[in-house]
Amino acid sequence: VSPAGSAGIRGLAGGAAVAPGPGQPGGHAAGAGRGAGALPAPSALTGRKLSGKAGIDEVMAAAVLTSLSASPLVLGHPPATHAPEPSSEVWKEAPAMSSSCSSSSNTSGDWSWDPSSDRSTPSTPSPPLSSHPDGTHFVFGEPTPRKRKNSTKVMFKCLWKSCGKVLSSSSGMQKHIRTMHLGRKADLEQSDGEEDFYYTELDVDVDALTDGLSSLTPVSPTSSVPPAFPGPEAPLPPALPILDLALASPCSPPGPPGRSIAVAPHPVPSHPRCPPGVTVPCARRRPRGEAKKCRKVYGMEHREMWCTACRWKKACQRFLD
DNA sequence: AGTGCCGGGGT
DNA sequence: ACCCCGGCACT
Repeated sequence: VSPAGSAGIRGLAGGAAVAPGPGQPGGHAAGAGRGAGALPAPSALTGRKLSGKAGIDEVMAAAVLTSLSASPLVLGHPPATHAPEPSSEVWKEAPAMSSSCSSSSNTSGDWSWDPSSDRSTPSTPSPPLSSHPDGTHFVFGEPTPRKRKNSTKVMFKCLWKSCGKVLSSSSGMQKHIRTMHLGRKADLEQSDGEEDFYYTELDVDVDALTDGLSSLTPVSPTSSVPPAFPGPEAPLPPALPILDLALASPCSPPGPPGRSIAVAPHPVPSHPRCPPGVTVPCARRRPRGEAKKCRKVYGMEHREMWCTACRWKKACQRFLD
């Protein structure tokens, strides 16, 4: 859009491209994967520096990206610039931690930059929610298509276990969650966005208010595949629950998990291959995820960098899908 | 053809 | 348990 924006993007791309020494013995096959995928130690500095200095750049890039198009691939960029390099440590250190978190934590690291970019889509009349024009769930990369029939109204439903309160404004919902469930002061106006995880946005068909739950899918039907959102070992759900909450299920919400383990109401490991309603396990094998696995990321050489599972030709446990 | 990984083997 | 690999499903 704007020259500044493209500059921001270029900056990011450059940052990613610099580190992997091309063909150097120690250089690792970073070229194979997403650019920064295999950045080893040296790039850690680069990444840090980048995210530090480029607070603005990143925001700009984010702004441009969001306004250009909100494809998941694009949204995946920011994490790719600095998230991957801890791979060698983080992956190893936290194999047991609910595994689904490991990849989504990439994105979680970036939630911080979001609130500041509230003017990312200038054309959108800013909704009550000040943090993000798209409401809650942009995080996982689905653009939440806003276009609907004229007779729909956006409501906000509390996803807290056995609450289900529905409010008409996101700010009200945030306040509700803050006070009711998070035990915070209502007047404390600082919202770290944590509340976002506990409510979802629904388009309520005004004409058919009676069918209640049936209209609870706030996102397009195509968005049922959250990119890189691994369900750990979750067996296929016999059928998809009503709520499409795969996007709203934070494996572990950022912030104090101390009080009340804020479990997502329904961790829905939606399966790409299984159409909703199929009760029979549709495939013997687990469908191939779109995540790049060790082999692809690190290449056949540098096999020693693969996770053990990959080395043993088992299901990759580093890049879960 | 390349990739992911199940199943089955060896140590 | 750890490690390897044939072979197949999938892209």
